[in-house]
Amino acid sequence: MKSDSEIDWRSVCPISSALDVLGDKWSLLIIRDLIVHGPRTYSELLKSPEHISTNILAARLDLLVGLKLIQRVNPQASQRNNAFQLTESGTELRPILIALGGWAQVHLKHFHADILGINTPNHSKKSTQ
Amino acid sequence: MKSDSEIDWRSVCPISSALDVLGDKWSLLIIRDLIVHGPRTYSELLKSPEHISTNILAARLDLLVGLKLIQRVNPQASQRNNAFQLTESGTELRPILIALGGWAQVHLKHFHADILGINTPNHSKKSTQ
DNA sequence: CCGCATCCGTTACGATACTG
DNA sequence: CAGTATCGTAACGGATGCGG
Repeated sequence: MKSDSEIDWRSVCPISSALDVLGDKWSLLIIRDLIVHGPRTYSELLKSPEHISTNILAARLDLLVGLKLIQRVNPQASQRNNAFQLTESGTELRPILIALGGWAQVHLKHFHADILGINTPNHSKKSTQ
Repeated sequence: MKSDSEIDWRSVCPISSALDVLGDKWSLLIIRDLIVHGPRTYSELLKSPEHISTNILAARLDLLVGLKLIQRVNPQASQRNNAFQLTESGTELRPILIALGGWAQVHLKHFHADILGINTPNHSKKSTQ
């Protein structure tokens, strides 16, 4: 019932507009999962260590689909086991997320001792999300 | 009374950690203003076209100061007319914000017709925030 | 005036239970 | 498995007040 992509754009500034879409606690994390793992189902996304709740995940997926940052792997098929993947728009956020992660490793480690460091091993598998 | 930088880190992932700090509607917008204009006072920040409210601005400034992304220009002086500026940590978000703006210009223009385009003039002054 | 703090209504989020 | 319904909590947003 909520397949609307109604965003209220706060201004014409591109940075502000990007944040109107992505400036919340979850959207970029979903995109991160799709960047790291490739296509992922609803239940796989739920298993990420940050523990998004089911209603929020469903709402964000709707929004990101509406904005064409992600899409179903098989648009015609049933929703069951039908993973989500990045569109080209979504994929192009990859360098930005990488940069954001690099920034955090350098500038947040003093406030978050356990943050994964630059040379922490196993950086692209399940245990290091 | 709220000078606490208590963040609850959702995971050890650097990207997630960056979003624990910056993943809200306002923090990166404040940082954008300081990148674009240089040092800015509380009331100048209030005048940005996205219209943050006073209590939210005060809370976010506290948080960003606590995380050392911004600081007062003159730490000893009174708060009156004492602008905020970026620290080095904050300044290093600049390329990320630029990239985010570039991404938005390309990938959101279909959803937000009025978004400032790449060759929109007057891109660094007051009227184009 | 400027830099907030407080109050309070509204909206977003979050956990859990439940349904097709 | 992929969500929706419900309901409590936290964040936001506007108005206003108050000290310096």
